[in-house]
Amino acid sequence: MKQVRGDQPEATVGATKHLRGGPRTAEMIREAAADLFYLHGYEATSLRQVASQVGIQVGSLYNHISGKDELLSAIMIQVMVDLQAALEESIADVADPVDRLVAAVGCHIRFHAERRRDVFIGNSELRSLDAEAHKKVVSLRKKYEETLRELVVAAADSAEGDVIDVKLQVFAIVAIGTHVASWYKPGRGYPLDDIVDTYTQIILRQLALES
Amino acid sequence: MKQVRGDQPEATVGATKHLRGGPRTAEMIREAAADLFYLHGYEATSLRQVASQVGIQVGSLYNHISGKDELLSAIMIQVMVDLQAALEESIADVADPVDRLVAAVGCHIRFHAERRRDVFIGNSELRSLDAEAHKKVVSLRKKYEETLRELVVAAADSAEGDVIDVKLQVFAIVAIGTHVASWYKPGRGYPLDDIVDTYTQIILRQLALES
Amino acid sequence: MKQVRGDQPEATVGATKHLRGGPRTAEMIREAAADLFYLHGYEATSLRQVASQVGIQVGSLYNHISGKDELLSAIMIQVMVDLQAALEESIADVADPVDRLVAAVGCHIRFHAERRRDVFIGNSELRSLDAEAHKKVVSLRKKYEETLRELVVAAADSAEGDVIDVKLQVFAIVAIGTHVASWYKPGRGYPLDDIVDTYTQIILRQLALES
Amino acid sequence: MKQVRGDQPEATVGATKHLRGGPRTAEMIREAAADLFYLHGYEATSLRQVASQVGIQVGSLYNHISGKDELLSAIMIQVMVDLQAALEESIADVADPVDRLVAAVGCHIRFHAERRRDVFIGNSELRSLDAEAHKKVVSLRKKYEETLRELVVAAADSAEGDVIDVKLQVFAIVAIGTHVASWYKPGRGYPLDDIVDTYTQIILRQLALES
DNA sequence: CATGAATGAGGCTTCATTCAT
DNA sequence: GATGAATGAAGCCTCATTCAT
Repeated sequence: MKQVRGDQPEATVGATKHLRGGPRTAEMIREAAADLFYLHGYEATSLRQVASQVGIQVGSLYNHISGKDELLSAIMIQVMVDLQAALEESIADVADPVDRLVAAVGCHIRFHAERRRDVFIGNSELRSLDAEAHKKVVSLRKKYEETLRELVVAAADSAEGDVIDVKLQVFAIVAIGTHVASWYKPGRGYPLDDIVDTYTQIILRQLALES
Repeated sequence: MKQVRGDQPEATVGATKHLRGGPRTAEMIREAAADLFYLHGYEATSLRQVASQVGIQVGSLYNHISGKDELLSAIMIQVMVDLQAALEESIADVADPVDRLVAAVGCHIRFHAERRRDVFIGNSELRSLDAEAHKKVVSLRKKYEETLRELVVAAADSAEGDVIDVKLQVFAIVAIGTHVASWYKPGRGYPLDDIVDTYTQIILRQLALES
Repeated sequence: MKQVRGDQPEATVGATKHLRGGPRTAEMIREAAADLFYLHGYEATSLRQVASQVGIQVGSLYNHISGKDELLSAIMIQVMVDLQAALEESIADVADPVDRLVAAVGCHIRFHAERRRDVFIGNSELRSLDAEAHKKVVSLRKKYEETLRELVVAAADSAEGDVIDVKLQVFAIVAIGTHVASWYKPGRGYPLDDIVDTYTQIILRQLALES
Repeated sequence: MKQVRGDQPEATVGATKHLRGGPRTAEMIREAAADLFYLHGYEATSLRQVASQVGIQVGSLYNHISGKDELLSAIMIQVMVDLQAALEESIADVADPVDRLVAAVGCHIRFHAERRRDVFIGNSELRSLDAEAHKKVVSLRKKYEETLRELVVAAADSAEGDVIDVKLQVFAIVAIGTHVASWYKPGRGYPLDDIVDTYTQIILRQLALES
């Protein structure tokens, strides 16, 4: 099983020296914002905190971003785009429907564990999005669920599984991902591979697909 | 299966005339706060909004509450106390371990659907709690999960089920409840009984307990 | 030398049981207010604190007083009236001009020590008085200083003392009283009689009246 | 006798146009605050008043100060530091013990007259200080009194004066300064030099040091 | 690009006071 | 007389945002 992407360092907060950030300042701002949104929530995070984390003054932020809400929508859209891409990549070279589902579930769990910061923000801050970004994110989530639905149906069809209710069962998969994102800490508790294995097995059982 | 409790009306916001509130004002405040926390989040909700919903002035709130945080912790502690009580009541008169699990899961899903507002707040606003309430809520959640763990193990033991990993499987049950609370709307989509039935079946399958 | 008046208990704050205060409630309120004004100042004292000290609710205060400012002006006027009365009584039966001054100074110091709470309020809160009470208090203070001036002049005249400047020398006497009120604590440090003796001697020296 | 420092203009209140405050805004805020604390007291002064006096919005204050209490403690600590420095400078080049005391008393009175605003605040608002600043100010006052004590004792020793009680006599000197600060108005009543001369003479008499 | 300062809106909370019960 | 609840003004402070330098 391959890595979804290099694991994120845990969000750590503390002022940072600013050394002529150059063109990477925008990226640093986005990272700092994500760390803080993860720790305290969007509403409870002030741009002062973001700026201080990056090592610049509040006013300077506006040389790189258009406003606080842009920071949030960028994070939330990006994580959904990445999630969809990871899902598609994970099944790209797999032919057997059950194997495709297994690959997809593995990717799903793994992504939620490794990108827990962004995924957590994505699941917590929908309310804080402006109308346009909200629409975009909701449509990306629908698309993701639709992809999962197709994989579930195909796997069940091909291997005499039994789908009780596709939508609710896909919801269960989604829910498990979200939940993992809320408690997984690398290096503490279960190794990620074990989590993936266990949940894959459980999800197959939900579809009566395991021996 | 009996009702967990009378279903909540959907949160609706709009000013209300206040006529000699009498001793029920405190309750109205708590309800208004819960509605608003549910809709916009704790941090994004102002006491102005709460007061206006109740039909009083902001300052008057302080005749009934000690501060904004008290509103949140009251809701979050109460919902966990109620959830634990509902769980225990649901299994009180059931003897067979599998039946007990079925009863518990039914109660779990039903509670999360019917009390979705408070449950949703309880799952979203942990970060906003003051230290003391945070500790209390976390301990109540641990206790709830522990109860579920015992039910899962007992059911599997008694009926030749197969527990892959208790903790992760209880997490899956918890996750499903949380997720239901985030999308269920009474009268729209699935009837609650169907949701309960489907998820009960799925959860039994996770334990290899269904034929 | 006789006592100016029974010594006040130190201001102590802490809720008190309210037992049908009867007609003495008004007095309790005034005492509580004086204690609190002394400890925290007029502006920093809330009527809630006063009420709680008395053991009643804020609203109930208004059955006994007309408002917060009345509490202050009552204290400030009363203390000046009492001070003037004490001064006059102290010299009533004394004939020799120097003895009269000695009696007056003794009374002055003693009063400022024993009534330090009210005297301190009187010296700190002039600014907080409403116009009418302010005028009244200022006129009482002028009268008191005028009385002292007469005593000083008479003493110096009768005993070949030397007044450098009546007004400034009376100011010095007043200043010493005020200062004593700010630090004297009964039972700690100097016995009051010693303080009185020392300052009497000093004040006589200021007038070149001591051998 | 040299001037302690250029005399302060009387506190005058009235809105001022604010044009590109530049780096002097912080200083203007401190001045405005001192003027208002002097006139109405710390508790009775609102930051609205301070801001309006400076000609900026309330929120803008926080670009220059950390909070209301900082304004007070800055004033109160500064005045004690300046007072101690003035005292030490006044005696730096004087050898004879009696001359040293005369210089010190002159400086003491003069400082209290010229810096009456800050000195008055320093004597009225001890209660309003936060714990840390309170400790600092109290220790500075102790040090000042200790310096005076040494000067008094040395003068009496060197010239056959008679100290009745050092502590109480130093208190009398302090009290006179405080009192002067409460009534002196430049240009009205006594010229400052006369006040200084009279009180110097009086204080020497207290120590039996004058012919 | 970064900065420091200004803004104006809004946040939570406390207060003195009123008044029906 | 006492009470509890309501009021409206005001308090301190924080925030996102703007903009001249």
